[in-house]
Amino acid sequence: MEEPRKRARPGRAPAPPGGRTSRPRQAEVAGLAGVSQATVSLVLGGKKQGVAISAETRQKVLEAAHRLGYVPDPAARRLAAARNDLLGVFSFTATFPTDVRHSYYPFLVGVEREAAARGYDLVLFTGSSSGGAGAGGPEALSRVRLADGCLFLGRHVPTEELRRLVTDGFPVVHVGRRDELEGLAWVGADYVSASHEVVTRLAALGHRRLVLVREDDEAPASTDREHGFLKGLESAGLPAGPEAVFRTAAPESTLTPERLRRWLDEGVTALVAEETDTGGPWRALRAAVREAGLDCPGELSLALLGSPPADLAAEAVPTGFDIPRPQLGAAAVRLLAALVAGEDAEEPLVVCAFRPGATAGPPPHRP
Amino acid sequence: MEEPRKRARPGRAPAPPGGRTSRPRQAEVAGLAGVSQATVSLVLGGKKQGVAISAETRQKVLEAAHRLGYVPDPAARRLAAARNDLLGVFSFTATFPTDVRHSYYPFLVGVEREAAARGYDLVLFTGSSSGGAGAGGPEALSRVRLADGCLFLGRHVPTEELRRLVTDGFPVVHVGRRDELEGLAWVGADYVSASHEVVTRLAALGHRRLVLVREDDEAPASTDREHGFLKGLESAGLPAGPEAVFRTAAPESTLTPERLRRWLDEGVTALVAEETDTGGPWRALRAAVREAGLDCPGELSLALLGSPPADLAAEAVPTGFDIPRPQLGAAAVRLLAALVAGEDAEEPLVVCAFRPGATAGPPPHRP
DNA sequence: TTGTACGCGTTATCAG
DNA sequence: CTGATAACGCGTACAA
Repeated sequence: MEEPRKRARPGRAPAPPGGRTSRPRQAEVAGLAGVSQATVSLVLGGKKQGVAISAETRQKVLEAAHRLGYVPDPAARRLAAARNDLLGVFSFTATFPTDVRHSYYPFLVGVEREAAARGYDLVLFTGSSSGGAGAGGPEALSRVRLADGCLFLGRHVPTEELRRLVTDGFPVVHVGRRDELEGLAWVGADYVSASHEVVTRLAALGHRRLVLVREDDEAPASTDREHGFLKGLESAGLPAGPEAVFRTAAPESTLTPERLRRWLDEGVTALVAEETDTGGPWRALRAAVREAGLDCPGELSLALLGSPPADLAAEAVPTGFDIPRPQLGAAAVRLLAALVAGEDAEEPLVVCAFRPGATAGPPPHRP
Repeated sequence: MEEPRKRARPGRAPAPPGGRTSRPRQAEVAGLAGVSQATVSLVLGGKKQGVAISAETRQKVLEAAHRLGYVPDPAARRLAAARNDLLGVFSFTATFPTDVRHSYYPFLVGVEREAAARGYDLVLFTGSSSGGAGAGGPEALSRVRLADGCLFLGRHVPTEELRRLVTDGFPVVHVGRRDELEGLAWVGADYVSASHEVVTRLAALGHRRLVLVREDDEAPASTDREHGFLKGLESAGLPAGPEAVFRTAAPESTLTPERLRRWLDEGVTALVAEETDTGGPWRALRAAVREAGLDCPGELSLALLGSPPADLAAEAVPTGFDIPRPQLGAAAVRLLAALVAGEDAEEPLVVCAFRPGATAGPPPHRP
């Protein structure tokens, strides 16, 4: 007696309206190939070790799978304690922000390339929205467990939710240094070294008094830059007191042409801005220099610890460094892949290349 | 006698590396609350359907769930629900091209927003990927079956593979008109109407002889623009013969300043370029005008049927129309969601807004 | 070498 | 209103 191969689902939700044929399952492949479902699993699962399958059977299975367009169900794979070759990408803000100033795009370029190279597909968890799946509940982050592991972008990822994933042993990589959460893996740009080098270069040009302009928060990216900046000053034997750092919550209003002139009068010959999401400090700096009618780099050298905002791309290339965002993305994927495979973490810092630019030169001669 | 709550998994794969503690399951919540697992599912599932739960029981369950820190397993949930709330996005080229000229970004903005609003997550497939998951062969397209449905980007999606998906009843939406494949759902911009309107506006400015510069292929996006262009000429009572369309396979070599001058001599006062991936025609047009030393729009009006390439964004805004890419992405998701739900298709065309720009004005007086 | 039996954590039905 | 029970699709010891 043959069992009915395809009895109607007993008492379950009705088949999808529209008479759609459902995704083929291993059982159907098995039927078509004349083998058992387990055999199909063995063949398609690509398990190299131990079990051997006759070439003939394997061929039949592969053929049937192809004919049916079989593709494994990722949820079922996960559930069966296997892997589904899916890596998650979760950003608390939109992954594709409309505000292009602050875009993950270059980063995603690297993520996609590296993931593809390693045979992973990417799942974008739309966590930002207020819609159905992404509703703000504590379960919002939990959806990522569908994937083998997940990348987190942005500084606003809720710590508690993240901690839960980490303590559960779910492979997680945060993009950007994040030390407050014990055991959280992260990758980041080496802002310290890069900022250090910028100062070194400026010093080599002859600058003796530099000021760093930064926003007034405690983001790791900011403190790292300041740290590197100060270390750079020390290495060059330059004054690294508190007056070398200008903190402001509102660069555009406090960074006036007058402020600029005062610095010049005090002997400052180079100003260094940190990069932020909005490009605030750099924007303000450029504006102030313009208003003050100063020649850059003739009368004053400028440097930017990062890349300029997209809308300022047409201006003179700032001296500073480039964050290799694609490489950063690739590094994040490599680390995540390592975690998924149960391997150990690798170097989390990627180095930033110095960018000579055109906004810094020798300091002016001052009598 | 109590059953051992947590017997070691019988003969299964060793626990994930890192000795991770397994999360509580509904069964454990049930145990703590003194109810059955099914009851837990009912309470936590929030299904209002028919069944009512005593306030007391509900409370107990919620409390237990909270105490244990229960979070549902998305894999199990999606497996049981026979859907995974995943929409695929497949692009034959990289989804995040390094060549920014031709970028899906604005489109993805809309896709992400709409998908999030509807509770879908996104799976990114890369046709070009060479890794284990995405071997470049003809199987590449088959991977998308992992999702509930899939969006296809780019004109190079292989027809045969697509047909296979369509005939299998797998929900597919192609972005860009695509009529040669019976039954394939698509969304696209209404190039015909938009191009028509551009011509109408130029005619209203006083132009009487226009020429369309387009590439020499048969992409629907190109033929639609030509169609609208010609219809626009007819509506305005202007000559719409074959001399009104200039086809070129390599615009930069054939669109010479001399060609331009000849058109002017023939009485042409406005040139219209189609938008392409590379921006070729528009690029060539601008270059030729510059080389010819012509004043635009003083001596010659230009229009672009679409948006300028990113690297030309700094130049004068071209008269023409904007393709509302985010809306297009949103429309694609809406359509796909409808197909997944077994509903009927909606209007596939999104309208493009006219962009006045600065490259068109009244024609010069010619004696 | 291949088939059988079971479990992963949920959801949904049906009998108490 | 609640508790068994049967899938969902797949991976994997273990028996055949």
